[in-house]
Amino acid sequence: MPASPRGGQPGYLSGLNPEQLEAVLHERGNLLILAGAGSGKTRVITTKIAWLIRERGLAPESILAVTFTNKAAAEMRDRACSIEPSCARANLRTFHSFGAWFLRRNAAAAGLDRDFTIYDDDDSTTLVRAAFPDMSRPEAGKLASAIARAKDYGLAPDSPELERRFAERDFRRRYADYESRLRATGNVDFGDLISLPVRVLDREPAIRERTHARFRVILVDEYQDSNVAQFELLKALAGPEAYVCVVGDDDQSIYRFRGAEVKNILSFPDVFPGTSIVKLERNYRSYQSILDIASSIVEKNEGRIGKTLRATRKGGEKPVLAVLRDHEEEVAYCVRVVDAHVRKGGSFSDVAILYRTNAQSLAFERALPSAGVPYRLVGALRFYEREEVKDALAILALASNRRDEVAFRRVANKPARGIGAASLEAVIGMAFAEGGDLVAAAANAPAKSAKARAGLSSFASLMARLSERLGPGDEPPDDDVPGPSAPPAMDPHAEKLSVVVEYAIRESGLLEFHKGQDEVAGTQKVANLDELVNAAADYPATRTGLSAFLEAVELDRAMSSGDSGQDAVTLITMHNTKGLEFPVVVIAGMEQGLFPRDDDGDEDLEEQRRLFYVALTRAKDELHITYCRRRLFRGRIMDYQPSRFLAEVPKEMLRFFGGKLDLSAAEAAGKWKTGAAVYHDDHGSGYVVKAAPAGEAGVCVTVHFETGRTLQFFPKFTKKLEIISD
DNA sequence: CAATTCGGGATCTGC
DNA sequence: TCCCGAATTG
Repeated sequence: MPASPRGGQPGYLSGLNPEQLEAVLHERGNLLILAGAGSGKTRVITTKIAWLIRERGLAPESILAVTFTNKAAAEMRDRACSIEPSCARANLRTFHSFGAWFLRRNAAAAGLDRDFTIYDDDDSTTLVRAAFPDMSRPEAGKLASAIARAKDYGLAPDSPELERRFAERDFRRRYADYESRLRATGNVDFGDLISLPVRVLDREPAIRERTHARFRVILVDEYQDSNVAQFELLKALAGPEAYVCVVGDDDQSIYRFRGAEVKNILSFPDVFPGTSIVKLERNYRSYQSILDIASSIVEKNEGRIGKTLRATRKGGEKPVLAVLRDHEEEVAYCVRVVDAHVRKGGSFSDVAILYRTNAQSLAFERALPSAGVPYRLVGALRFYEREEVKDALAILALASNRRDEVAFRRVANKPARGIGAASLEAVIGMAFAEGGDLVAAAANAPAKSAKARAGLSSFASLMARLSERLGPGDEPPDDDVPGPSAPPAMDPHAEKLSVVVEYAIRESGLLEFHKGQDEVAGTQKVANLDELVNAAADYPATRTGLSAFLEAVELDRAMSSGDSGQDAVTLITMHNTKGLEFPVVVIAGMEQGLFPRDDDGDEDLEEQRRLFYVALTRAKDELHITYCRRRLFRGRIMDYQPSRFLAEVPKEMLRFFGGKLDLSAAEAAGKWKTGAAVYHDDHGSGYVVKAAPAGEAGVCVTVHFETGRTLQFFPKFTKKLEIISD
């Protein structure tokens, strides 16, 4: 066992506060760490991993640590390795990357080919449309996301509970049809990366025991974002001897809309017996004046455990609420904040402008350059989602797996090869009848026209040449070296995959096609294709290399965009700021109807509050909140009332810029809580269904009465409606 | 089968 | 206002 300084603790433990130390040193039973924003949770997890290896002699391979984002996984890996280099051998991944690793390792048991590729939401929608040709694109998208949600809840097509949550007509049958179509491609969707491992672990005792024997310690970060399926995977992975430690903050759960269950964190101690709980409430990031505002917001939520953040940094000024005429003044105000900061010796990259919707970035993008403020836009249009990138990837995916119907549909006739809808369906139908090989079907299909025949055979020949360049399937990688989701070790003399990718893009005609698009529309498609080629340079030109490359691209979507590292202001949505911090933060667009939206229900409203809480707690030193009286919305100038969230902040916590704010309307909206019992002189008893600020009219309250009628009222103008109880 | 016009809808979005 | 998808037309 590694030595620690005599009579004391190892140096890397010094500097931890008592709660953090308790969390690191805890080792009996299981552990739930409730970690507030900025409380040093990543430090606790990484230190704990290093401590387990160094002081407890645990093999790095027996540790599994999962996060939700690649960024978080990379950071955890870096920080853990800087304390203890052998952490590189621990399994530190995202949930989905772990699922992919597990399924490739146990492909046969899962009924998959080991070269499977992963379908994203868009691909799932394509598959739905293939299964149900009569559906419109939006309908197919809705069904695809309902299916994804069902998988998030761990519900299979034969699950008895399916109807309880998914009331759509015929949902069970459609879900089942989608599943069989998906299985025929040999590929998986994102949900499968979680649910298939659960199934394998349940059904295969040998795999279950091997897995339990391997992972002695399982850690989960951002646990409040886990969904039911991930909870099931955690239970399936944890053997009787395993130590499970989860870290989360119920106040920062902002992904309910895609299946995240705060219940997972609340019921953790019941499911994992002997659980200790440690709360981290010391905040190392922000001044108390910022935390006070954040607390005043999140306190309004009912479904929470309850924590109080205390700042360790003393000082700091009161945050500013800027009341502005319109979105143009908002930009000008932000420029002033940036200038003032830079004049004090700060840099542009210290400042972040946060907003609710991506559309809001436009005003800033237009105005900041002329004001001499460089900016960096985060996460708007992602690299992998671009048309040209998806086209190129589809060719590669088909080369990797010739049963990939989605990829085939995408690129068989792109650029146009004279293969129309009829020919396409004929080829796919034939492939289905003969084991699924679409390339073989394309080569042999009895095409209707000579043109289609020629197109199909040239496409088939392209795929054949690509296959040849990739060579035969080589030996499976040694998966007992878990490593990061890194490229397989590469012989420096081996051909690089980038050569094959370049070949595919050129020979398929996609390069010419998109070059033409660039000239017509002034886009950057060819440059993006070049970037994709570069990204493939780290992989060998083999089937395994290709499959690893496709997985990395699919699972690490933050990939590239190029422009990092320069000194620029960050423009970012509130969702995207999770885990980040900035010395100076501006939260823009605090208008009712924009944030929160008027039609949000109660639970959505609580989630929006948590989102506001996340945004507020990104600020280290300086916080500005802006409200515009008027704003351009879909090309129209509209009047807006202040967000009801502003009324939830005690006024004395804020400095006002541009005049005091009349918050009476927003306050009134807060008073008429959804569900509150009311009495109306003419209509009798009822309850509030909805309360929304309504401009000059104050607040508009929708009431459902015992008589069965639902009516709207403006309390500002009627005295007949009164609140009986909340 | 490809090009053009027309109309509806428009949040956030991990992997 | 603007963008994407579907329908219509050549």
